[in-house]
Amino acid sequence: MDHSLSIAEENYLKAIQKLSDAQIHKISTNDIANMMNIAAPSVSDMLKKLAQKKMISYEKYYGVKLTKQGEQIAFSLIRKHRLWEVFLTQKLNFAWDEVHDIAEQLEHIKSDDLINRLEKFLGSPKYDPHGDPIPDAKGQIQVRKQIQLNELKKNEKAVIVGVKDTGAVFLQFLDSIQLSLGTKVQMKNVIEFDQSIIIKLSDNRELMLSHLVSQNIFVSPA
Amino acid sequence: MDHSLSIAEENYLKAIQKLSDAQIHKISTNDIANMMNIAAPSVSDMLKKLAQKKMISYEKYYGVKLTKQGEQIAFSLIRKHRLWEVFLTQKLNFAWDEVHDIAEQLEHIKSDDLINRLEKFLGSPKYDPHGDPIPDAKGQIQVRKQIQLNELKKNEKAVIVGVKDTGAVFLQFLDSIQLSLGTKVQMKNVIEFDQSIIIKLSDNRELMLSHLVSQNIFVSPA
DNA sequence: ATTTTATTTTAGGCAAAACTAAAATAATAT
DNA sequence: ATATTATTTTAGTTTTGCCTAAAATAAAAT
Repeated sequence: MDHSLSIAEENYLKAIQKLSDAQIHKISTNDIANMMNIAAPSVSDMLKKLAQKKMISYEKYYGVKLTKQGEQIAFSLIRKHRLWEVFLTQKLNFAWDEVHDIAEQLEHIKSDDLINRLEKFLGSPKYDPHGDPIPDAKGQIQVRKQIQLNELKKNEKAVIVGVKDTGAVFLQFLDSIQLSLGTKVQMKNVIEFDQSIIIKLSDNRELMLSHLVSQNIFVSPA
Repeated sequence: MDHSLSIAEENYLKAIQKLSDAQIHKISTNDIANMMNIAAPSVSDMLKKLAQKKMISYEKYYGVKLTKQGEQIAFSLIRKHRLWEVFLTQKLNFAWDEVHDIAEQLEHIKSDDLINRLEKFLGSPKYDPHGDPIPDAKGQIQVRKQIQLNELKKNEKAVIVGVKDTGAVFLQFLDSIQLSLGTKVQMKNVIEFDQSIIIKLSDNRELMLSHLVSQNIFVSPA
């Protein structure tokens, strides 16, 4: 009964999980095809297979949802991905914008023993280099109270704890303006015209950020 | 010109390399099929493909040999495999009989940057947990003067530096009689009847080993 | 309520990497 | 020198995971 999945199958589960996070409703074939950059018929094929393996519940034409089992596997992939990202940054000194592709490969290495030892070796970190929470061995995720930077009230202070967009372009932009996880910020102003914001940093520097940028930064009350 | 090979192709190159190490002559289709536990026609197919990619020189019916390029890739795979084995034992506390299968997966992760950083992180080790030498970034292998344990002359002293058979069964057997890399031994006697040997350890313990066992242990003069 | 548009599925193909059975070639033995 | 045996290759299938084109279904627009 060892439902060992192929790398392709695993990637579908991860994509469906990611979409479930962002949407309340069932996930459509096209959603998955767009996310994975493949053609819709390929997705239809795979959904049939994953339904047979009880990884998803699938009503033809009406979208899919992960089963308990499918969710379990998706979380274990996310766990592996994020732990490897911590390894790459903490131990091998990779920058936070360089780790995604390598972790994408490493997450498919099959060995529970390996990943549990890796976790211990890393000191059981709770968050990855982008501030995303790391599920524990049972798939449980620690949730943290966090809001988007643009949601701060005037003069409210907070700490940057995560980013929504984890693409290299956005991360390198944050590097260039010296914002990183742990940076303390204070909301100074929301520009009425286009919702740009002005924040103040601990070195008294003031910074103007577009609405889009501010939406992609997560903060926790300081 | 990025000749990125599939995992299957990489495994063929590794198998051919391993066979080249053990044989002087060209490698036959059957040799490869036996080593990889697959049918001969599958090998024939793949050899055609690898020849097209200039990874091997291949004369139909007369066996194969790695090209410079193919050898380069084979060595880089061996380098990755052995560095990951060091990581697993040194950092994650795996035993030397537990690392092979996981390293077999890790060796196919594609990133030169990753493996070079890993090497640095591990302190540029020269040997893996079984005493096999680790090729450097250019594919150069450090050769060490070593002989089989059974070749020691009477009363000669030496240190165990490697094993030929790296299977879990043999390694666990060595564990059970408390022989490991670094153990100092002295040859006491070669039994005429069946070439069994008697060695003396630093704690004065005397141990009798079969010819086959002694052939699978590499030593260097102390 | 029916037509138009968009989405999803089915049908049919392709490439990779394995397989078995049969044919071709080489090696060996008479 | 020819026949037998062993090895290797070719031919034809299978499975996985993708594709395009066409058909089926659902959603929307009139």
